Amino acid sequence: MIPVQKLTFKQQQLLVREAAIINAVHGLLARKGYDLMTMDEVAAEVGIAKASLYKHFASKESLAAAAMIHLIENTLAHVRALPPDMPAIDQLRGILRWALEIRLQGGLPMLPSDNKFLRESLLENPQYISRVMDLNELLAGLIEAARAAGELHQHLPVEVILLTIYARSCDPSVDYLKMMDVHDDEQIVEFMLATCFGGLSGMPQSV
Amino acid sequence: MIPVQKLTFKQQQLLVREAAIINAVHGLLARKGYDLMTMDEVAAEVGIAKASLYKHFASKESLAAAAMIHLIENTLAHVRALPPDMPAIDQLRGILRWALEIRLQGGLPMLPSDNKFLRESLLENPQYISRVMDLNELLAGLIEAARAAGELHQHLPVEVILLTIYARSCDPSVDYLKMMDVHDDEQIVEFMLATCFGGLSGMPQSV
DNA sequence: GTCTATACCATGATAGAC
DNA sequence: GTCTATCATGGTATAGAC
Repeated sequence: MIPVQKLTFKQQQLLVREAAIINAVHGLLARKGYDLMTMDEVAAEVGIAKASLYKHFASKESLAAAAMIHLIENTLAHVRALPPDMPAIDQLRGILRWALEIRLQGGLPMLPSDNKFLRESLLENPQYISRVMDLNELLAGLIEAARAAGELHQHLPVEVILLTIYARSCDPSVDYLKMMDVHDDEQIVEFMLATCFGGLSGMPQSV
Repeated sequence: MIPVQKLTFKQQQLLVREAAIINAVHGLLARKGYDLMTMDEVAAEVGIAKASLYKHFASKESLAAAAMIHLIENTLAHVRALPPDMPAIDQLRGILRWALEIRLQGGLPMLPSDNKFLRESLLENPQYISRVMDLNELLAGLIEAARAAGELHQHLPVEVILLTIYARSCDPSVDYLKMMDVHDDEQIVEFMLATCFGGLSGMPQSV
């Protein structure tokens, strides 16, 4: 970590601008997806020339990667900030609720479900992978705790439960339900939580 | 319907070729997705020139639409062929199992989760929509029957259950589980069925 | 490091001969 | 209706001046 006072004004300006770029990318990625997002649009939204973009990020791919890394870091911070004395199952439900609420407000899902190229390039990005592994570890710990407490299915492997929670954060049902416009956002979140944890078959969960 | 004997040899040949085209598109769509599938590839896989492709289908969009319509018709046929005396919940589980097995063997999911453009263009295609509505009606009937039999959550709206089943057929968890390569296809299907109907929280279903 | 202008390429679509 | 050859568009990336 570089001490703050050692940052020149120019360096700070650079960081601010890069933050603005990532912010714009985050919004465009959520609205249009990776393929339909063009570098022209990014430049226009930030208010700089396209060539300047390439001074900050080497490619469209690395730009998207930076945005996804930022997203994972946000998620990590949120998970770490949860009260440790809260029951693990409630923490897990809370994390999914939080992710779904962000997505319904126009944010990105945790799992990159968008584009195969992007997915593969991210899987080769060590920065991204290391953060995803951190998050995986945290969540796996919660899953094991909740399962030990009898709150999760005893015979499902941890990785299946973990993947299921990730997958719910990018579930297309949310888009279609929103499109149908008969339930409000809060109800949609409750439906997703109910179907994810309770399942379709019953188990009288709160809904 | 045109009587078979009225079809000239040329007309039959045309139908065979179009079937071959749709077949190739089906495979490419499943392997690469809509965006990454190019018309050059389609032509190459069928073994005809690209320009010939455009004699059969006006655009890439209409080509994909034809493949998706074909897929829905397959699904409709499968659902209609189910024994009517089977309990509704078993029919629903069987449909999802069937869809997942096809997908694991390299087929397409029922729900077009691939591309926003494609999704929107399909929603404006009356042929596609009418078949989807037929399928929706069939499945909604099964869902209502299963719910009346106490086999499905009483407080979830039919459309939520319907969307959830569709969404499971294109769940990215399947890809990631397959990628991890620690469970075989059959196990993956069972996990998906367990998490879909039983949920993560327990409800001692078969797994 | 920012800009304008442009190279370069992939790809959807078409012309025109046979 | 099939082919070869070509066009047109749009989008990533870069050159070069300031």
